[in-house]
Amino acid sequence: IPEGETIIEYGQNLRRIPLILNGAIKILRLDAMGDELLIYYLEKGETCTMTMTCCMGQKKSEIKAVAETEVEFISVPVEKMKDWTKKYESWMAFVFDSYNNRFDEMMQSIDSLAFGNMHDRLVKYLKDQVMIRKTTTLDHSHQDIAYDLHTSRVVISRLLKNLEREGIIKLGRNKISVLNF
Amino acid sequence: IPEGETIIEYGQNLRRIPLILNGAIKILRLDAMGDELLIYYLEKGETCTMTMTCCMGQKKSEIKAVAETEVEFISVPVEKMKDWTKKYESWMAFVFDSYNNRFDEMMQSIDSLAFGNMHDRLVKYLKDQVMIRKTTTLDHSHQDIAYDLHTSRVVISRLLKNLEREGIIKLGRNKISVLNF
DNA sequence: CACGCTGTGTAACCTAGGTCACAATAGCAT
DNA sequence: ATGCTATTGTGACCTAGGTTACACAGCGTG
Repeated sequence: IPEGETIIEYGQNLRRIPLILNGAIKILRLDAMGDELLIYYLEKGETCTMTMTCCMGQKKSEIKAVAETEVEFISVPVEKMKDWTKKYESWMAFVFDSYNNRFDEMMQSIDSLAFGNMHDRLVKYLKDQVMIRKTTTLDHSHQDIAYDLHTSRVVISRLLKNLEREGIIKLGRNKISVLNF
Repeated sequence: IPEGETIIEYGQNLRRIPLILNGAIKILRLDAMGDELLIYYLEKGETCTMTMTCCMGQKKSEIKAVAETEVEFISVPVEKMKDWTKKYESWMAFVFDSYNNRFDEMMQSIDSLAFGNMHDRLVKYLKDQVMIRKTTTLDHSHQDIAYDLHTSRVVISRLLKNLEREGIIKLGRNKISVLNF
């Protein structure tokens, strides 16, 4: 799947679980007033527990999944998954481990929302991006970032400018070079 | 377990999963600076997926569990749980369903933190308390609430006063009567 | 009753972050 | 080069919520 493509839409019926081989997927959530919030990223070796949860519960998707980079994955039918859980202890361990990781990520989201300020969230966001894209030169506009962090462009511009003054990043048009953390 | 007693401490090793028969348990999370945040409540018929996750992953507890009301539960050894997951499809469904509910709760936490203001969070908190305690007369001090919502007493007093002026609640010393929502 | 403790009400103030407005700039297409 | 559009920088301003400080009201206890 090429970068930017939507993999799962809100309300979609799901019968298959994705296993990511490489690249990254971004998981978004819609709120009551139609705004989106970035929940977490999925990377190589990971699976989407939200999707498992939906499949097992026969519910429609409450999340949207978008290819953050070009991404390759295999998708396992939910019946197979149930089957494997019964048969293979190693698969069961993998499933619970995935839930483990997802809970951790969500805890971190809650942490940063409850305790963190925008500055810290922005720094974490940049770190995550560098990790996922494996490059220190990001091609995001300020508006893109504002959208992901659910704030306004002006605020991001302000904070990015501060980071530049501190010598942590270098700004360009549609370009942010991360110098050192 | 009587009201107010701590059931699980941070860092504790867990080998048993609780199944709540009646009452309610409150699940808290510690952040980097030692502040606590209320994550969700567990009620009758529910189980703590955080504990499952810890057990399966052989990790120490990252949460604290406190009896919000007097609570009765049975605790299942983790080996039994693995066993049942393999043997009984209905148990596996219950486990996944629990994860389902927990994810929903956490999503709601994230929602209210990301999008909600303090006023809405307070109203939700009062609603939850009325539901869990099955009474419309709550015996919380403002400080108690401030602690749970991770804000200051002054802010809670301010907002409660507003709610009283709107005729939604009636305030007394160590007492909040919920009139109508 | 006087004392002290715990809650509560409120005023005054501060800061982060959201909003509006507008200028400046860069890159693209003609 | 001449526009046209998307992006960025900044000043001015507003609001929610956090902080400090202090008065005062219940209520239990010696």
